Amino acid sequence: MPYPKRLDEPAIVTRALQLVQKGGRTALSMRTLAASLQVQPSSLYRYFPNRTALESLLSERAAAHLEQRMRRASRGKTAPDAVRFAGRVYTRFARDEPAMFELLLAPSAIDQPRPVGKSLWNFILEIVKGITGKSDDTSAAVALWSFLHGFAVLEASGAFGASGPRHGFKVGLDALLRGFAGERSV
Amino acid sequence: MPYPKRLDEPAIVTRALQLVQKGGRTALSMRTLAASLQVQPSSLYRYFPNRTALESLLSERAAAHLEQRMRRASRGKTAPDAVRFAGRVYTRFARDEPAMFELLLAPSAIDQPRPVGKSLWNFILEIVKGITGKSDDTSAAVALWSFLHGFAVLEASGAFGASGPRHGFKVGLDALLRGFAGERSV
DNA sequence: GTCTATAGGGTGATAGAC
DNA sequence: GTCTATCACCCTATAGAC
Repeated sequence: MPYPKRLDEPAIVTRALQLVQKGGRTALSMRTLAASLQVQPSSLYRYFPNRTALESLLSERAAAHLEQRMRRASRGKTAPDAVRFAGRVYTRFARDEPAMFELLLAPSAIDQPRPVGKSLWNFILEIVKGITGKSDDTSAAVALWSFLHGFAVLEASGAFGASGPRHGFKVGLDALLRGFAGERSV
Repeated sequence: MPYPKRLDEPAIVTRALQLVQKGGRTALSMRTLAASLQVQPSSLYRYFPNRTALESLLSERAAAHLEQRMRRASRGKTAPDAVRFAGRVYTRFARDEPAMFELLLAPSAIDQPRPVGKSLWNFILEIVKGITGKSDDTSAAVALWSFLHGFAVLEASGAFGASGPRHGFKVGLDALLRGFAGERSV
C-alpha cells in the first residue's frame, strides 16, 4: 500500500466541528479541513459526496450535543425547574458556542429527510408534558421552543444591546409556565 | 463629461435589496450588483468604501420596512390586539421575505454604532406599555421579542415540520399577554 | 485510499486612464 | 464618475496515477 489509510468519517466530522467552533462556519471549507487533517482536499471525497453531506452530519452532531446537555441539566428536577434549567442550557449554548448553535438550523439541516431537531423536539415535548400533563402538547412545545430560540438568537447577535436582558428571560419563561399550567384547568 | 453620472446611493441600495429578495443573501455581490445596474463593479466603490458598508444600509432598510408594517398593523387596535397583529406581521415578514428578514440580524448590522433594531425595539416597548402600563418595561419587551423572533426563525427554517404550528403561536402569545397583565397587580 | 494536477467557477478591492 | 485592467485571493469538484 503506497498510501496508508489516514482518515475515517468520525474523525473528519470531529475535526470539522473543531474548525467551526474555532473560526465560525466560514472557517470550514474542504480545503481548510483537508489541511487541518494533513491530507489533500480530494481525499475527503472518499467519505462525503460533497460539502453539503458533511454539513448535515455536523448539524446532527450539534443537535445531539445540545440535547444531551439539556437532558443532563433537567434530570431529577421538578417539572418547572426542568424547563428552567434546560432553557438556561439552550441559551448558554448559543452564547458559548455560537458557531455550533448556528449549525443547528443550517440550511442543509432542514432539507434532510429527518429534520435535525427531531430528537431535540421530542425532549421539549417531554418537559412540557411535565407542566401541562398532556403527552403530545405540540402547541405548548412550539411556544416554549420559540421563546428559547428567539432569546438565544437575539442575545447571541447582540440585539439586546449592553443592557442585561436576563430578567426578561425569567419574566417570559415564568409567564409561559403559568400559561401552560393554567391550560390544564381550562 | 465622457462618463455621465448613472448611479446614486439610494438607487444602489434599492437594487441591492431587490437582488437579495429575489435570490437570497448570497445572490448579492459587488459584481452581480454592478451588472444589474449596468455598471462596472469598481464604480460602486465611489459610493461605499466596501461591501460591509453597503450591507449595513440594507439592514437598516429592512428593519425600517418591518417596523413600518408592524406600526400600520397595530394602529387603532386595543392593546392586546396591537401586540397580536404586530406579532403576526413579524412572523409573516419572516415567511414572505426570508432573505430580507435574514438581513435584520446580519453580522454587519450588530457591529454598527447604533444597532439596527433600535427603532424597532422602541416600537416593541410601546406596544408592551399598552399591556403592562410601564413605560420602559424592558423585561416584557425582551420576552415578547424573543418569542416572536424565535417563532419566526423556527417556522421559516422549517424546524416545526409540516405540522401546522399556528396554534402554538396563539398559545404562547396569550400566555405572555396574561403574564404581562398579571405583573401589573403584583 | 491518498496522491497530483487541473478544470472552472467565485469573490473584494485598487490603480490609473478618460 | 465611470471606465479598463488586474491583483490576489477564495472555493467545490473530478480524472487518473500510484
